[in-house]
Amino acid sequence: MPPDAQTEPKGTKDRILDATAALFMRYGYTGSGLKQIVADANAPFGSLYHHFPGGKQELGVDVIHRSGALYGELVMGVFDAAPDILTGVRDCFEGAAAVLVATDYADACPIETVALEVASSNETLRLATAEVFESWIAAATVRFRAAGLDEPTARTLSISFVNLLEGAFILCRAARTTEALEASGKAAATVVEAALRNLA
Amino acid sequence: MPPDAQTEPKGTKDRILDATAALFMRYGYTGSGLKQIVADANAPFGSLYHHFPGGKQELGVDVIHRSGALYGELVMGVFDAAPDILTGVRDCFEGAAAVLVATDYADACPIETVALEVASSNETLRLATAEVFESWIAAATVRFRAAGLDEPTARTLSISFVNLLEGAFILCRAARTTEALEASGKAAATVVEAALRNLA
DNA sequence: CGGCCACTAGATAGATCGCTCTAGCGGTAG
DNA sequence: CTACCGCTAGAGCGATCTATCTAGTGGCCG
Repeated sequence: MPPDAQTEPKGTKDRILDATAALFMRYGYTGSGLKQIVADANAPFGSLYHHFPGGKQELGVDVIHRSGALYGELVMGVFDAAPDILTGVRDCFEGAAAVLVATDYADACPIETVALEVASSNETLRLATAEVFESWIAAATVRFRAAGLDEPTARTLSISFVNLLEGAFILCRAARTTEALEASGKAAATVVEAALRNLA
Repeated sequence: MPPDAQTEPKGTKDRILDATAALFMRYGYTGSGLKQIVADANAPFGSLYHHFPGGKQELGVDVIHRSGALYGELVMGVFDAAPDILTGVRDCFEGAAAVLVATDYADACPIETVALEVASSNETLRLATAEVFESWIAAATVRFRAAGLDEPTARTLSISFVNLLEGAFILCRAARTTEALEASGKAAATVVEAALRNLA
């Protein structure tokens, strides 16, 4: 594909994926109707089942993987741009808070609402969300290992990082405040500092 | 009503509230149909709109407040039963993990799925969830203050505690593992220890 | 007893759900 | 040209959603 591919008009399939991702973030899986998806995507209904013969579930799996990978890269990009790992952690929470405010508390984690909805009702989608979370944990673990921490510590730290982010999103969106993200940011910094101090 | 009312067979309204709470936990707000609620509650459909004239939304508000208060008391009960606050924090995460395993990863937080679903779609329900979270934070803040911490530190710690719990629930239910709750428990213990150390 | 009220009971309306179906368009190959 | 195929286009199906409506029941009070 050419390097300026993103300036060309997007195909129907991509528009459907984008629209679904946006709706999932705000209204979840059950709350997003196929009719509204194709309307938002400016796509005919028939195209949906042409590109996703498996219906809503197949579309859901694709969106979970796509949005999950994208969001993971976004967060890890912030991580890697920082001069040190502690600053990187702090920047992630600050950046998340900024996005939340800018989008009127709509754009948080692209898959957390869906993950909770399907955890006890749809095994296929549950697995997809589990894979995404695991990929994020793995990506973060690599960073913490690079900072000199051993594998189990790095993994535990990575999981706590994700937990603090996801949990804060819930409280922030409910209260329409960034207070929870700020608290999580401080907590994350504290646990990372403690782990680094144990190195010395 | 007699003092032993809770041993008598529950009324229709209570059965509806209980059934709805159970369904909300597993399938969320949108995923729980009124037909299934009355079926699970062994209640006639007409009774639902007699006891909750405001329909699904009024039922939702009541369930959020009721389940929220109940769960807050449950967690704070674990907190208070511990010899010290650090043990109390650890016990909460261990207890949550035990419940999760015992219920096949279904019973986590009674309102988190609903909170995410309604955050951008139903202002009335969003406010109800925000009130519940705030009541939990306030209850935890009282405990941390009692341990000698100042108000802002106690509040930040309380929010982080809730964040770590809620975030871990997402990952645990997605992965069907208690690993995330264990990581959150360690992180919570670390931040509480750090705060207490700053006292001395 | 008759009248009232809280509650039970469920049929049904009207909208929306996910999904299937057929028809048609536009570019390419033979 | 015709034949084909990927894709667009949307009508319409049965099921299910929330909500309303009427009717019936049982206990309490005058």
